[in-house]
Amino acid sequence: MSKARPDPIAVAVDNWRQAGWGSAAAGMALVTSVMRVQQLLVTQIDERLRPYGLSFARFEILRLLAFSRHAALPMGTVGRRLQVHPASVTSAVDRLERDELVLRTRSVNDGRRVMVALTPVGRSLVERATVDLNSYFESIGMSDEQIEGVVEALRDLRHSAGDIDAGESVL
Amino acid sequence: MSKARPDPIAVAVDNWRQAGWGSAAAGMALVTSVMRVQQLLVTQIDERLRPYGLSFARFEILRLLAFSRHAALPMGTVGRRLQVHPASVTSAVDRLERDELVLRTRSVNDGRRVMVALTPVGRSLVERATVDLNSYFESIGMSDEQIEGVVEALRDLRHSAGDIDAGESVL
DNA sequence: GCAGAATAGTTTGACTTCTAACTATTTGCT
DNA sequence: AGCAAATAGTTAGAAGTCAAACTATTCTGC
Repeated sequence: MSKARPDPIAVAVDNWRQAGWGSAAAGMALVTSVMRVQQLLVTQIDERLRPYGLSFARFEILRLLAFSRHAALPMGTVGRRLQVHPASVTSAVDRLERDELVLRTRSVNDGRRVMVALTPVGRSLVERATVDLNSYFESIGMSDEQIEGVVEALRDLRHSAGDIDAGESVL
Repeated sequence: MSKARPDPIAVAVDNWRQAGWGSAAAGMALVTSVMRVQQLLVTQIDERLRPYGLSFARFEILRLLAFSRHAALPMGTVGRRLQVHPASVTSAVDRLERDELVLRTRSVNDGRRVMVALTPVGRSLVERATVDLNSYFESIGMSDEQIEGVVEALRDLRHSAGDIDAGESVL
C-alpha cells in the first residue's frame, strides 16, 4: 500500500497554527479550499468542453444568449449578468466572433451599445455542449443536500462581500 | 428604496429549471457559486497584497518558502505543495526573482533540480504581508462553524475528484 | 557501460482575468 | 444650445493559468 499523501490544505492549516496564527486558520482554509475546488471544477469542465472548441467562460456567454428572448444582448448586460469585467467580455466575444458563433452589431437605439447575437452555428453548438455539461453537473460528486448547504453558505459570503442583496435561497 | 438586484445565480437556476434541466440545477449552482466566490476572494486578497507588490499566487510561494526549514525548496516541490502547474511556478518565480524576493540555484545533488530560496528582502516582505492577510482571514464574513462546514464539504469534493485521500478533517 | 525511460524545469502559445486609460456616444443640467 | 458628466465598449499591458513540446539530467535494467 502506498504512503498516504497529506492533504496540502490540512498541512497549511497545521503550519498556520504552529506559526501562532490559529485565529486566521479557518479563514485561510476556506480561501485555499475554494481556490482549489474552483481549479478542479474549471479543469473538469474545460475537459468536457474542449471537443466543442469552447472554454467555460465562452460557453457561459453562449448559454446566456441562448436564454435571452432574441438570442442577443448588449455587451454590458452580458458582463453584468455573468459578473465579469467589460474587458473580459470584449476578449471572449472576440474569440466567439472569430469562430463565427456570435455576431456583433451596433445598437440602432444607442450608438454606444454593441449587441452580441448568437448565430445558428453558435446555437447548435451551445445546445449540444449543454447536454454534455448537464450530465457533468448531475454527477458532480456531492449529494443535492450537501450542495444546497454549500451554495447557501457561499451565498452568505457573496452577500457579506456586497455582491448581492440579502434574500431567499438560491436553490 | 431602490429596486432589488436579482441574484445572478438564482436567476441562472430558474433558467435551468425552466429549460427542463432541473436535475442539473444543483450542480450548476455549486459550480457558479464556487466560481463567483473565488473571484471575490481573489479580488479582496489582491487588493490587500497590492501595497506589497504581490499577488496571491506569488504570496503563497513566499509563504511556503518561509515555512520551509532552510527557506528554500525545489521548484517541483513548490508546484506539488501549492497544486499548481510547473509552468505556472516558473512564471511566478520569474517575477519573484525579477523583484529580488527569491533566488534560483541549481541543486548540487541533482542537476535537474532548481532550488528556490527566499532572500532577506523576500522574507521581510512576506512576514509583513502575512500580518495583513491574517487580519483579512479573521474577518472573512462567515462564522468558524460555517467555515468548517463548507471546508469539509469542499474536502469531500476534492476527494471525489481524486485530489486527496479520504481522511480526517482539515480544521 | 549504455540506451531508453523517467524526472525536472523551461519555453511557446493560447486563454482569461483585471487595471488603467482611451474613444465614442448619450444624458442631464443650465 | 452647449457643455460636462455619465455610460459603453475597446485597447494596451500585466499576470496567472494550462497544454504541448522541448532540453537537460538522472535512474534503471540489461
